[in-house]
Amino acid sequence: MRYAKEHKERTRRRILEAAGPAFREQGVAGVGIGEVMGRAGLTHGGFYAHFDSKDDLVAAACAEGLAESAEKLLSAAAGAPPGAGLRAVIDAYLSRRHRDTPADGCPMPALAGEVTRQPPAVRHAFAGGLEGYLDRLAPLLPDRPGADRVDDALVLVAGMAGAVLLARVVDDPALSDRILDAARDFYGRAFVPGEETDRPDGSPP
Amino acid sequence: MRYAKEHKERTRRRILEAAGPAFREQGVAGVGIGEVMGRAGLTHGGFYAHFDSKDDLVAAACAEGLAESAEKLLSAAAGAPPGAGLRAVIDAYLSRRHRDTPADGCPMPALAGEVTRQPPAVRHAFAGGLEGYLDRLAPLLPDRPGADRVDDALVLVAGMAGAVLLARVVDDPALSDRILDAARDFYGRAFVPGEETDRPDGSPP
DNA sequence: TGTACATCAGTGAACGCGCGTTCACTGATGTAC
DNA sequence: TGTACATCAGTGAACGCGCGTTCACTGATGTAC
Repeated sequence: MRYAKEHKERTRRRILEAAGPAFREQGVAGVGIGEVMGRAGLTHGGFYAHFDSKDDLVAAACAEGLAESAEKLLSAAAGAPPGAGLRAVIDAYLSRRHRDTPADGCPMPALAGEVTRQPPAVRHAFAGGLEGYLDRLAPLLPDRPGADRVDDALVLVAGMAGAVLLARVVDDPALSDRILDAARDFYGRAFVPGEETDRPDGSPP
Repeated sequence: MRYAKEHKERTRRRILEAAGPAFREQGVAGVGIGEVMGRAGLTHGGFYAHFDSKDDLVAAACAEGLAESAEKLLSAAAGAPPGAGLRAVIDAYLSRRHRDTPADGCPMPALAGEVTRQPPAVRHAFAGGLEGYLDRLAPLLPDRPGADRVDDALVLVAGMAGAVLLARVVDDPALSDRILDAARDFYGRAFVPGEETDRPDGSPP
């Protein structure tokens, strides 16, 4: 063997880690093989030694991006004071920073629309990543009487993804902020224990 | 004047009405000028007599599509029994039919992600359409103590758009249905008067 | 009423461009002796 | 330790294709006489 056995594997990872942020920022259609390879410090021709096709890369980048995004949320929850984990997750997801830096963010608001029209293998990878995402997030949700925790996680994730999606498309900064603020408030009241009551001024009970 | 004055205007409308469903179904990047003109019964060369550019068409199709989608929801509300307007809106938006026929549906789950990366004029048209959408929907929402009706409308619209977005991308039909069902249930309890209580079996109070 | 005409909505060939993919090659690498 | 070699990760020219846009044209139309 001419090269260390991990050499090729590391290059593949480098390509994958260049592709994820690029796709999330500029869309799948907006990023060519040449750009991805350039970001990875390579030239376009070598791409097919690591991936079968662009679709293959897109599928891998979706799975990777969703896993990474879920992991980030979990560590935000882990870094919060006891009992404040879910609040930290909601605040992080619905932050201006997340809205303004899609490259570092969740693939759902950035890519789900486009992935709907991708080949089945890409959709399947995305859907698998989404299931993993939910599995990791659901344990953070409280037991609500008459509600299912996974259903709650579905609603929360879909609601937050929709809010970031709309906050990004709106070109009026005030309205964009308002979308995030309203959603942060609303989902806190809906899911975070201790925030259920109607105290608009935030005073303690 | 060689042609009746409304002739050209009607052709423009025909192009616009061919473009909207095509974009929502296949994405902006997935639909060329040739396809739009073909759907309108014309050839591609004539396009630039009616629109300055593809972007110009995309902007017009977004505004038109959002206005049309809001109108559909309002007439669903108007056709419902008294007091059931909001329930009808939620049921229509989160229906399997809406998920399965993006061409006839709301531009938000179908196009918002892509529009985020379009030129400012396109984003502006989309954002304007979104504001009109909210203005029309907000009056259907009840007064909730300590809540703002427009904030509620923002949260509801973003949440429903996110649910349809994820329901479309997921390739497991059971999970896709579950996303819609959970959201329909949740937003009903959150916003529809009379559904606030915790009666999972649906029995009357 | 009938005909010649000016208009302009719509046609279709052509353009330059960037894309995904292929392939003959090159040159850095670890190995064998 | 030093050198010749076999390997294969990475290079870059080339391909076919579809896109948005342009432009010289054509032919259906309502008007003028």
